[in-house]
Amino acid sequence: METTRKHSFKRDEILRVLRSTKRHPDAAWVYEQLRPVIPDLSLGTVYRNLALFKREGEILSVGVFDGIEHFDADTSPHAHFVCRRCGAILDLPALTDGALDAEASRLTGGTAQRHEIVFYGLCADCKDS
Amino acid sequence: METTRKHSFKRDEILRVLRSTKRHPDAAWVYEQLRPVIPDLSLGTVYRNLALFKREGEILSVGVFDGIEHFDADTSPHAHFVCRRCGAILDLPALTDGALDAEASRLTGGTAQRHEIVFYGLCADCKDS
DNA sequence: GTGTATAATGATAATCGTAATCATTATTGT
DNA sequence: ACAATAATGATTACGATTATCATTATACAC
Repeated sequence: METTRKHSFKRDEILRVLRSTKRHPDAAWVYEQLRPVIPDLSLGTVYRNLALFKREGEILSVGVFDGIEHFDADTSPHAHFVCRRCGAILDLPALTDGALDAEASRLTGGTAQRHEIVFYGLCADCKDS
Repeated sequence: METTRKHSFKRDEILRVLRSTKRHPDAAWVYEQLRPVIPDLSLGTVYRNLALFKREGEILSVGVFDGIEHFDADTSPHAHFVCRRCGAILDLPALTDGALDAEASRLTGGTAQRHEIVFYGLCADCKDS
């Protein structure tokens, strides 16, 4: 039996922080943002709610870079660019048509629910240094 | 000063195993494959050489799924499909034209060196069960 | 072949992001 | 208020990966 979700102010705040940034936060960053405002926040709660949001589709995982998972509250279709030098994660437009998941489903015989496109390289700031 | 690489039979074997499979191995799998043949192989050596191959571009990282990094010795452009249920990683054709990195470079002002496209869903075996 | 320099390895311990545990607190509905 | 239980804080546990270091293997000069 699935459990009923109760309201939680801390959870609301975590989601609000996730939605308030153009960055692609990890657990520690979310925690640092909220600690001044919510002194009795636990890092475990951040991890718990990130896992919940991800499971429920309220946020997406961009991927694990250098051992750290990064999230994105913008679930609309778009691609990402990861700088190998400074680690910045930038947004890109979708770049591909919406039929790509259907194409992948047809090719594999399975069901593709979504896809993630990640470019690796040097960002504008890092490419000449 | 960059160091000169010396020949190593164990390194050769690790690369041979990586190239011999259609799977997308992680460190533990490579280790298990070679242990019967090379009893005195260390898991640390596998990790060391995977990192070396990746750094030198001889293999690619497909990504970290469920906390485990998976590699691919096939460096030609193609996409991947990851089954959420059984964890299988399947190959797909390129699906996009080769101009995508140039496009990402132009949009960001940086230099995109490569990209990775990963579909998430249920594979043919898992989708009805 | 012997010797020297040093890259590569095995064994082990350390790291560190994340998940599990459990007693306590907060929320919901009566 | 009260009972039921979801959510949290504090802490510990976990597990993949990386670092350490003494030992071994490779390359190369002589």
